[in-house]
Amino acid sequence: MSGSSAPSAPATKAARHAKISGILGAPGHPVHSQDELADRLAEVGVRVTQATLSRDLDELGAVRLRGPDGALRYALPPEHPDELALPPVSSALEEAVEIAAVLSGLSRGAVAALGKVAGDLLLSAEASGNLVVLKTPPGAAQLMASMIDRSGLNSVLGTVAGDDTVLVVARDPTGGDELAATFLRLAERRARAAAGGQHAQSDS
Amino acid sequence: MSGSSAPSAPATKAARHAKISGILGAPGHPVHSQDELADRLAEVGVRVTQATLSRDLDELGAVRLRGPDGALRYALPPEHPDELALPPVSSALEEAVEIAAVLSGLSRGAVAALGKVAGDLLLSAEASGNLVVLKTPPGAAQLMASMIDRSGLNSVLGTVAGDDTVLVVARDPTGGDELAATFLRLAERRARAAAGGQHAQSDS
DNA sequence: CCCGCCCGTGAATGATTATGCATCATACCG
DNA sequence: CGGTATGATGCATAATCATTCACGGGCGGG
Repeated sequence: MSGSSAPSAPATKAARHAKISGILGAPGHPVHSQDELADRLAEVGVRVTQATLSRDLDELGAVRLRGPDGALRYALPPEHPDELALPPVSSALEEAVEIAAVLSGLSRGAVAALGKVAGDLLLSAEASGNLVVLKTPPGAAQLMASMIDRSGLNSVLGTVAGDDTVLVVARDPTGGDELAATFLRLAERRARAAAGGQHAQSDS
Repeated sequence: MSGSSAPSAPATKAARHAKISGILGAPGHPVHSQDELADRLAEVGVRVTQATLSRDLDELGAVRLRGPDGALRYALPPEHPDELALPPVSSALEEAVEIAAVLSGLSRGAVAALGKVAGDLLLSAEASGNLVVLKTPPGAAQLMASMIDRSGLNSVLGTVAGDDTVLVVARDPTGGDELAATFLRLAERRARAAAGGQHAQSDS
């Protein structure tokens, strides 16, 4: 309680920083805001305001990120192997792959499936002449090309995929633009659909 | 030109995330606030509000920290290519991003780097229509393609690389020859920033 | 063909953080 | 020893962000 516990540490900035590091590094009791941190420090005899903590956290290089519990919290940079794991994002890609796998044999819903994966994987689509260049996240080009092939779009002559780029050859010598537009439309329309109907909880 | 060129990327969350990753990953243009990011995205045709960006940055795991310039900025955590396959740094959006970057004259370094690499890796460059086929030593095609992507040459629509061959698609349906010549020039005169000889309109 | 569910988004707003300014303590110097 | 420079801090407030609310659109089921 209040009373008089002799301070075990000097009321210096350095000492406070050390305590902050300790608190942030200690698992099981995440700090969600600077005010909360102020309270915690008060418990160990250090009384400062939020403004000071804002500066302290700045100087310590602390960052605010979303923890596993879904709440925001403060964490220190990779000097404390404790926490600070980055909640990567999403399995959106994985899910897309999953969908692709499931539908790999189909031919009828192939276009629909293409739309679904496109929603997650298609980053851009541009044309030149009879060619369309599609950009995807790294590593997803092969999948994308595969999906296009299976879709059986007869306006597509064929595809070639690298790591993050798919080259689509249109049948019509001047059909590049139109085909590119088709892909974009497909991606946008299906994007919401994929999120809407499918197993929810894609990203985050 | 300009006016209202058709969007090259779908208006999907995935595509937007990719662009954001590219913007945050691009050096020289630190993003200091979500509003600023909104402006930046608007420049490449994506218009969303701060609220949406708050959610996006959350989902991307971006953090706000103080940069070398002393100002706060957003940054993406180093992705672990291990189990994560997402849009960390896709050269895809580099395209769009570069457009904005070029407006401030930034990608010169990348072009110069391309020239340097080309000097060692480019064995031949031939064109046909809007295509350019580049030959490299075995295994170097991916690197070469990557460098081209990063160079931000806006006369390049995209690249697809195999093991020792890179297929480059020119934006101009008849620009293959010119583009091939550009690559050859770059390879021969590495030092020279033969940045494709294009100066973007510097107004914004 | 209609209905309800769900996602993505914008607008508005509450929550949280960053910072200008003034104060106070301490170190420094002549 | 008085004066001044430097750093730290609180206070108040602007700046910025996260979240709630409501809506529109698309899909799957009946």
